[in-house]
Amino acid sequence: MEKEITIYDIAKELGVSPTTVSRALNNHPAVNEKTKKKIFSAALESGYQSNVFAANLRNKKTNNIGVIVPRLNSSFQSSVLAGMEKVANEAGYNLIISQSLESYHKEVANALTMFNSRVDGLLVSLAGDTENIDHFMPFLKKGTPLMFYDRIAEHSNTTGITIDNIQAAQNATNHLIEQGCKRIVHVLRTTKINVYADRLKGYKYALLENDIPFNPSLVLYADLVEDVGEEIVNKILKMDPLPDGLFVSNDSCAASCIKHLKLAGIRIPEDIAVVGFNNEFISRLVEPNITTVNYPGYEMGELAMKNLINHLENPGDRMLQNTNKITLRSELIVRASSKRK
Amino acid sequence: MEKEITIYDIAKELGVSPTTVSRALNNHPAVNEKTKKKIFSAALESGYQSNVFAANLRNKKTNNIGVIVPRLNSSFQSSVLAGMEKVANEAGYNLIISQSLESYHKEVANALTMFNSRVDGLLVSLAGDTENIDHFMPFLKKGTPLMFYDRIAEHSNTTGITIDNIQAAQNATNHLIEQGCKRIVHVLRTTKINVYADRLKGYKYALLENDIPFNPSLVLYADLVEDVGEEIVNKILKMDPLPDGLFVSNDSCAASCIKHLKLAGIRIPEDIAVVGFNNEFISRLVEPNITTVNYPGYEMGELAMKNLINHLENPGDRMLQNTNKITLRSELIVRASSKRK
DNA sequence: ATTTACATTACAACCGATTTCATCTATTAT
DNA sequence: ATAATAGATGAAATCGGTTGTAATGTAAAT
Repeated sequence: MEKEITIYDIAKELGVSPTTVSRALNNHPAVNEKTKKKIFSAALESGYQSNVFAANLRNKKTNNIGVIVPRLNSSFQSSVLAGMEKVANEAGYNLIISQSLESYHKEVANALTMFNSRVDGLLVSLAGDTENIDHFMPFLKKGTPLMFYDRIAEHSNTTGITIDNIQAAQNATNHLIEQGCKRIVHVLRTTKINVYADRLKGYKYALLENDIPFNPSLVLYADLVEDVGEEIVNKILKMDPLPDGLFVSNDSCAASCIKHLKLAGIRIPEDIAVVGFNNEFISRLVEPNITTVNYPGYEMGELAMKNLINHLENPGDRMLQNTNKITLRSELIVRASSKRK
Repeated sequence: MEKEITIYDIAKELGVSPTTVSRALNNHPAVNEKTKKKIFSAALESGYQSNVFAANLRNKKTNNIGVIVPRLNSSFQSSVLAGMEKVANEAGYNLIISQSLESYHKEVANALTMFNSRVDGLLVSLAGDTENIDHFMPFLKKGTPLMFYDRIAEHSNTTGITIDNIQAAQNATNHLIEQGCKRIVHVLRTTKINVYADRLKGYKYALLENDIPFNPSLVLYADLVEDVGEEIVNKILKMDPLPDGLFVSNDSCAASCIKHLKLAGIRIPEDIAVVGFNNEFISRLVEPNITTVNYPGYEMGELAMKNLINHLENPGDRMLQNTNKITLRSELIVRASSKRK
């Protein structure tokens, strides 16, 4: 390829020093306006492109922000990412994204890669089987801003951003109870993840409030992948008596359950009333439309990124250090799958 | 923060030269095995972290691969990204992702950012209103591998990877005709994008094959966003006579159409048989299940990334230069939404 | 005319890894 | 014994911006 143009070339061409060129291009106040103009137009004309490597080497920052997600191809996660990308892009940061595929080991590897790539900040939604967050310690030790979202590390005095999953689940369950449900099945992934653990709590609180005894056999654990409905419905059909309510921690999965319940001749919501979670697009398409908890993923992404960048650019304020948890509002959206009138 | 450890520190500690440390850490054959061992353990012990900036500056590469997608939060695109991430990660590359939000201007800005970030390679799926690809010229001029996927730039002698959209649409349309459809509506986004232009062609070819005259008023243009079904169905309901087939370029949108058609009392597939596109998860959840074209997004992502990386690591072979188009297999999946027995 | 103040600009030392070329030692061939 | 070769290591230049400090120039003040 052709040789690249450097500030030295421009300096030589104009008979000034590289220092002045560098300062001019960075809009340093100590450079005469006329000189700046001259330098800018020379740079433009020559097709000069700043060498980020050299700048990074001096400045010790990359303008890259890392994100580790459980999976890229998830309705919720991709909304979050979209929100993050928008904010980062507007602020002049690049997004480096990697996925843990719900595996602790991959997450550890990803964290290491991110660390070695020297991202300026890191946003993480934890993998399904992550039990400790030691692999993020290097970031904390080094002072790199680190923030968790959705699936956060509790009891770790790191900053996390979530919705109030307990309250949301409690509302959802209460709603089912109001509709006359007495035997409510709750489907979740694993209590290892705060998100699900909290929802289970909320479910229990609602039962308690309504003097319904908690029955552990009504709590089902399943990978909330899209096709898991059949397996769940099979378990439900074996219950005697049949439950009359179903609260699934994810709309896609709820949709899949509804499909298989209907195949089994069960009427929704008359026989079993169903509530999902996330307010995914799918909740408005299947029949009946699914009652769900609106989880503002896009907004969460925006907010998380705004906070991180704010922290990067105002290292003075100890916001991130002092804030332990940011909670977003969420609300129950009642639709046909649970409304018994 | 504490001072970082450099190869100079290690060199001093062990009484060797930085040269040897650098070579050892890079597993250079000219370094004695014993020396290597010594250096490796000293590096490990001291918590040495290679400074990528310095290495990048010398090597003139970042190990970052850029991806520009129309939207992150799309079922298809996030699958593609998942495939790309997996391959890139395994090969030791990072993914820098940005979204054009279907806007030509944002795409231009993103391309510039990617260029300035000096990504080693770039993968692009074009925005909806992109009409030329001049903004990618700097990459070509510089010799940075560039590859389009799904929404490719035709007639541009750049490399692109797609499915055979013409054939797929032709098969889909033929299938509807076989089911007895005579008045088939086709819904697409815009013929500016190769993907949709090709599908329209395939639709026309199938009609031609079956001696059905092409009726332009049966072609509907719409943003294929998720909630657009109502608008489309309203147009369909105004047609007289009513169409008996519907071929939508996207499952989410097809699902939304089915919902509103059913609300209008139209039976699927008896009154109108429906075919979608992409084989999204949703196609298996709504009722009736949607006949669709299986578009292997994940595999496309894998393949695109494999090709790009292969090119990066074997600059010798002129594969990318010489290959103009890679075509993936896709097939029609017949389900209840179109099967009339 | 001389001093003081301020605005511009330049020098040179970084940042940390890589690599060319030279050097030195130990081994093998003549 | 001497030359030739291979093996291992090091000195120093390089990649291209950035920045503390010194130097220069100019205008205002005395």
